[in-house]
Amino acid sequence: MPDLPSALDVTQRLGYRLKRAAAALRGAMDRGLREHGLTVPQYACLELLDQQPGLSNAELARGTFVTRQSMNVVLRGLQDGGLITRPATTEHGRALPAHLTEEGRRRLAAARGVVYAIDQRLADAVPAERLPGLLADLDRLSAAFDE
Amino acid sequence: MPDLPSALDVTQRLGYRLKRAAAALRGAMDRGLREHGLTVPQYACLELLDQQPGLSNAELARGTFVTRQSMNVVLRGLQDGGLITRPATTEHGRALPAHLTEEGRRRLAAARGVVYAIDQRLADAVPAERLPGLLADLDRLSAAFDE
DNA sequence: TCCGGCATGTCAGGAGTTTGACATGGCGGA
DNA sequence: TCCGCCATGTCAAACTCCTGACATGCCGGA
Repeated sequence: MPDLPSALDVTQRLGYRLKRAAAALRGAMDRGLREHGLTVPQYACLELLDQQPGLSNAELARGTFVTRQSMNVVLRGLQDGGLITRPATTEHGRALPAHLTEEGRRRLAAARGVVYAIDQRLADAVPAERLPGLLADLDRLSAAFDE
Repeated sequence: MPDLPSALDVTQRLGYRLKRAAAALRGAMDRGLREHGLTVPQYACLELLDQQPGLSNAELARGTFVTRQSMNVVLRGLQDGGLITRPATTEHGRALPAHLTEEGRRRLAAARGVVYAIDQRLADAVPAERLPGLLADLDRLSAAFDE
């Protein structure tokens, strides 16, 4: 594919660069987690539940940037696999708090290695002194569409 | 969802920030392009073909970060919609060069407005003097997994 | 010359995700 | 109190995308 050094080149736009970086990350995550029998949303779900036990389906969905419906499927899969538990009913409200099982904690611990390595590889790719600024800029991009 | 100011907080990791920013962008693109009856891959495909007419299926797939198979579906849709043309056969090799039709150029021109606005909104979200550095850092992240 | 490797386009199957819709359960103002 | 509003969990259907696989067509070294 020939280079096209135009001022209007799509590849010069911020959105394109962001998408490309995210695609690279997603690919690395998919490959790394497959060895542990987990998908990216499943891992994200486990990680969130480890840090904040008792999160509901909707809260997990927001935390992993998918819809409630998608997270529902993910939770069902994790539940069938015995990685999490969720009460069938609740006394107050409708939100069902999810918790990791012992097996869930084990699987999460096993998968963390590859994910941490990927994150470290990302961090190592940018000059150390630029990292805090990069994190702040990414936050600004995330908030750009919050109204 | 309560805050958790831990050093190991998932939300502090580079990968999480990147994913969140990309999710925000993807959502804005989806919403904006839906008004024009286009999906994100479809738009990306049209934009690439406008700048580099004659790209093949595989080249377009690499340029938009999807598989050849997915791009094949996208191209078929665009072809059925009369936005692009592709020869049924070729004299040399197997790659089939795709080109925009007049209608394709019109639809692309119409959709560009919202996409450019989104990109501008992104660019406006970061301090102007930081933008070049941010673009460079995103490139470094993309290249982090190229080996 | 020939053959192995490589890239391309395509088909089939399945997994994941989304949109749309509905019923249930708090919450707060009228 | 009551009723509208919002959030939640869930179902159904459609769509998108991926993995796996196969056949075709160049290109290189043996």
